[in-house]
Amino acid sequence: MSKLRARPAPVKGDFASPFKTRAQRANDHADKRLAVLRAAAELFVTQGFHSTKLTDVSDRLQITKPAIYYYFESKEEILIACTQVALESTDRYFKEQDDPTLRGRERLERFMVWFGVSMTEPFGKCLVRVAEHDVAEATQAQLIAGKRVIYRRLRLLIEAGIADGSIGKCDATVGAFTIAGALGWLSHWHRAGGKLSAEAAASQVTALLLNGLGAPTKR
Amino acid sequence: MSKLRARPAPVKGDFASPFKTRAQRANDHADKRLAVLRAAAELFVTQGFHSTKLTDVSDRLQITKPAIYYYFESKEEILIACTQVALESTDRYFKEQDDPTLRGRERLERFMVWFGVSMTEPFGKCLVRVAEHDVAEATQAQLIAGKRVIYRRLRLLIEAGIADGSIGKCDATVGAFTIAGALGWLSHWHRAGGKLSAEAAASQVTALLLNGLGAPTKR
Amino acid sequence: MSKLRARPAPVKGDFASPFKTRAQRANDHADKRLAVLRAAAELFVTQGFHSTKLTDVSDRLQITKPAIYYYFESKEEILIACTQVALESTDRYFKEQDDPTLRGRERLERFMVWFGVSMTEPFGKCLVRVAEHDVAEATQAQLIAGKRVIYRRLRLLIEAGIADGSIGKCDATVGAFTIAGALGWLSHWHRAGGKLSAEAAASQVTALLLNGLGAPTKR
Amino acid sequence: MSKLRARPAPVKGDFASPFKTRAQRANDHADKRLAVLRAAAELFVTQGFHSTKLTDVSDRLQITKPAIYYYFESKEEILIACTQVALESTDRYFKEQDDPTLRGRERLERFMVWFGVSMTEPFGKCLVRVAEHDVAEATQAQLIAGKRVIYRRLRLLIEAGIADGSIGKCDATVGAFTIAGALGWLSHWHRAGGKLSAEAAASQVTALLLNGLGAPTKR
DNA sequence: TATGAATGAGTATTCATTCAT
DNA sequence: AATGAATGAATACTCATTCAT
Repeated sequence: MSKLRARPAPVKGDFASPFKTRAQRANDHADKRLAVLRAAAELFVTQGFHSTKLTDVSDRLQITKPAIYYYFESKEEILIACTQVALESTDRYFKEQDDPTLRGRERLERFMVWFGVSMTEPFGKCLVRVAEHDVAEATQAQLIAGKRVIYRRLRLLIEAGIADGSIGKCDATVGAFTIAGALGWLSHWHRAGGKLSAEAAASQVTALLLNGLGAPTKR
Repeated sequence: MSKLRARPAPVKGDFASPFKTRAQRANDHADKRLAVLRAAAELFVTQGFHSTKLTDVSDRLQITKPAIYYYFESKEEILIACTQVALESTDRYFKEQDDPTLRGRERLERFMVWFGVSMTEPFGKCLVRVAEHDVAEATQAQLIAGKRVIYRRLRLLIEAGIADGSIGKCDATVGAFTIAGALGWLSHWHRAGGKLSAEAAASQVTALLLNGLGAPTKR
Repeated sequence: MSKLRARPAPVKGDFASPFKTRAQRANDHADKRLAVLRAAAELFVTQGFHSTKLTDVSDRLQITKPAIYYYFESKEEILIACTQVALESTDRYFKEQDDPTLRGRERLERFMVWFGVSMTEPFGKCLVRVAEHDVAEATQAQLIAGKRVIYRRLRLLIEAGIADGSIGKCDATVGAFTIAGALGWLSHWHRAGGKLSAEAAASQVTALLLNGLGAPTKR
Repeated sequence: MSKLRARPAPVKGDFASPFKTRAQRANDHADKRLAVLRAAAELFVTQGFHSTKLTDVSDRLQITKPAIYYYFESKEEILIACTQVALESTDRYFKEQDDPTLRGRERLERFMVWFGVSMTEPFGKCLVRVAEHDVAEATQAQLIAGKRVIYRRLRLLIEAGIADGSIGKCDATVGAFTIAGALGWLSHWHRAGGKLSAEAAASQVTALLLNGLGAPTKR
C-alpha cells in the first residue's frame, strides 16, 4: 500500500481515467460494503436472519457468494454491522439533533418520533427484531449492548424530564422499556407505502405514549 | 389405533390392572403432548426457534427424538400449538374474566394487566416473540392470524371505551399496536425472580400507557 | 432401553427371527462402526487423509454420508479411532504375545517383526502416516500420545536388552526412533501382493537393524 | 517480459541508478523465488502441506498472495520445487563430496550422515514428509521420482560396498529402504536446538544402522 | 512487478424427518 | 408407544487461482 506513489487526480470532464486513485478505491470499498449491508438488512427483516441465505444476499447484489466474504468475515458479522449502523445513526441523532436546552419532555418526544421512524427502516428493524439467540454466544454481548444503548438514551431523557418537571414521576426504567416496546413494534406493523406514513405512525404512537390512552389525545 | 378393540372396564377396588383403559390412554397422551409443548415453549423463548433442536426438547423430557413425532407431525406444528395455547388462554380470559358491564377503560385496563402478565410466561412469549419467517410459508398464516386475534381484542376494547367516553378519541388500530408492543416487550425485558413481579411490571406498563408518560402517574 | 423386556433367544435352525435381540443390536453397531473404520483406514492410507472425502468412505460402504455421523462425530474422530485400533492391537501384543522371560534382544526382535508387519496393514499405516497437522490442535495431543506409546515400548525393550546384556550399549531413545523409522517406512514401500511378503519384509528389516548393515546378515 | 527493450548499462561509480539492470532483475527474481521457497518449505514441514495456506506463505514474506504467482504457477509447483532443491543438494553432494575411491561402506556412512542431517532441514524434510497424495495425480510422478533418486543412491552405495566386501551380503533394496526410513524419521523426531545436534543424531542413527543394535556400538 | 477484488469448485456438518422393528 | 438407524436436503465457509489495473 505504502509503495503506491500518489497519483494526480484524474482530469475531470475530459475523460474518466480508468485508473482509480487510492481514495477512490477506499470509497469503492466502503460503498460496496454498505451495499452488502443494505441488501442483507432488507432481507434479514423481511425473511428473517436464518431464512436469509448468503446466496439471497449475493444474488440481490449480482455478485458471487464468496465476494461477500471479501467484505465480511461471516454472516453474523453482517448482522452485527447492521445493528451498528442503527446505533451510529442514534449516536448521530444525539450529536446533531438533540437540543439539551429544551425541556425533557420536548426532547423525549422528538427523539421518540425520530426513533419510531427509524424503526420502520431496515437497519432500525434489524436492531429490534434480531434476537440474541440468532447469533453465537460470542457475539450475543454486542447485540445486547446495542439494545441497551437505546434503553439508556430513553431513560436519561425521561429522568431529565422528571427532573425539570416536564414529565410526571415514574419509574424511568419501566418507562424506557414501555417506549422502546411500543415504538419498536412499529417495525412489525408499519407497512411502507400504506396509508400511514412512517412519520405519522411514529407521531401517533408517541402522542399516545406521552398523553396516555385514557385521556383524549390532542391532535 | 383402530386395531384396539373395546375392553371391559377393569374391576376397580380389587386390584389395579397393569393395563390401561382407553380413557387413561387418552389422558396420558394429552398429558404427554402438553409436556412436549411446555418443554418446547420454554426452549423456544430462551434459545429461539431455530436454535432449539428437537433433541433439546426430547433430552429435556428424557425421551427420544422420534417419540416427539408421536405427538406432533413436525417442529412447526409444535410452534403453532404453542401459540394456540396462548390464544386459547386469551379466549378463556374473555369468556371467564372480562366483564362487559364495565366501562371500556376499566375492561381494557384489566385485560392489559392480564395480557402483560401472560407475556412473561412461556406460551405467551411464544406468541409475540416468534417471527413469521421462522416457519414455512404454509404455516405463516396461522401465526399471523394468532397475533391478529390479540390486536382485535385490544381494538374492540378501545373502541368500546371511546364509545362510552371512558377513553379519549384516538385511532384504535394504532392504539392496539401501541399497547401490544409495549406489553409484548415485557416478554423481552421482564426477568422472572427479579425485583419486579410480573404483575407489578404489567401494572406499571399499563398505567403508563393509560395515563401517559407526560403526566404524573397516579400510584 | 430398560423398558424393553427380555426376549427369548430366537429359535435357531427353524427360522431366523426378524427381530433382533439387544445383544445382536449392540453387535451390529460395533460391527458397522468397525466397517466404517476399516473403509476409512484403507482410504486414508491410499489417498491421504485430506484427499479422502467422506463420500469416498460412504460410497465404499454403500451408505449415505450422514450415516457415518451416526457412528462418529467427525472425520477426525474416525482418524483418531483408526490409530486407536492400532494402539490397542499393540497393547494386545504385549499382553498376549510378549514373553518377559526371554532376553531383551529376543523380545525386541519378535516385537519388531510383529510391528513391521502391522505397518503394512491399514490401521498400522494410519498410525505412522498420519501427520499431526492433519488434525485440529485439540486432537493433536491424542495422535502424538499414540505414537509415543510405540516409542516407549521400543525403548523399554532396548533397555531390557541392554540390562541383560543381549543388546549392546546404546542410546535407547535414538535406537527406538531408528527402529520405528525403519519399520514404519515399510508402510510406504511395502506393496501387498508383491514378491516380498509382509513377514519377509519385516523380518529382513529387523535383521538389518539388529545385525547392522556393515556385517554380513545371517539368514 | 518481451516488452522490455535493452537498456544501456548504468554508469557505475557515479551514482546508483534507481533503475535496475536486467541482470539485477534476474537476480532479484531468483532471490525472491528462493525466499518464497524457503518460507513455504518451513511452513509445509511444520504445518503440513494442506494446512499451509498460500496466505501463510505470503504473510511471512510480507507480500500479497497473488505476488506468489509471479514466481510459481501453483501451490503444487512450490512443493515440487522444494523437493527439487533437496534433490539438487543431493546431486551436489555426489558431485562434490562423495569419494568413489573409498570403499563402499565408508562412502555409505558418509552419505548417510550427510543425508540424515539434511533430513533435519526444511527442504530435506519436505522431500520425505510430503506424501504423494498431497498433490494431484499429474504431479505425483515427480514426487515419487524424487524419492526414488535417494533410494537409488543408497542402493548403489550398498551394492558397491557388497562388491568390495566392506558390506555384508544383503538385499540392497531392502537395505536402502531401511536406511531411508530410519534417517528420514529424523525429520520427525529431531528437534533443532535440543540436546542432540543434527550431526550427532545423524551419526548415531548411522552407527546403529551400520553396526546393528544387537552389537555394542563403538563410540 | 505487484495488488485489490472477485470467483469456482468444493466439503464437512447439521437436523428434521422417516421407517422398520 | 417408542426406538435405533438412516437419510435428504441444505448451507456457511475456505482457498487456490485469475484478472484488470
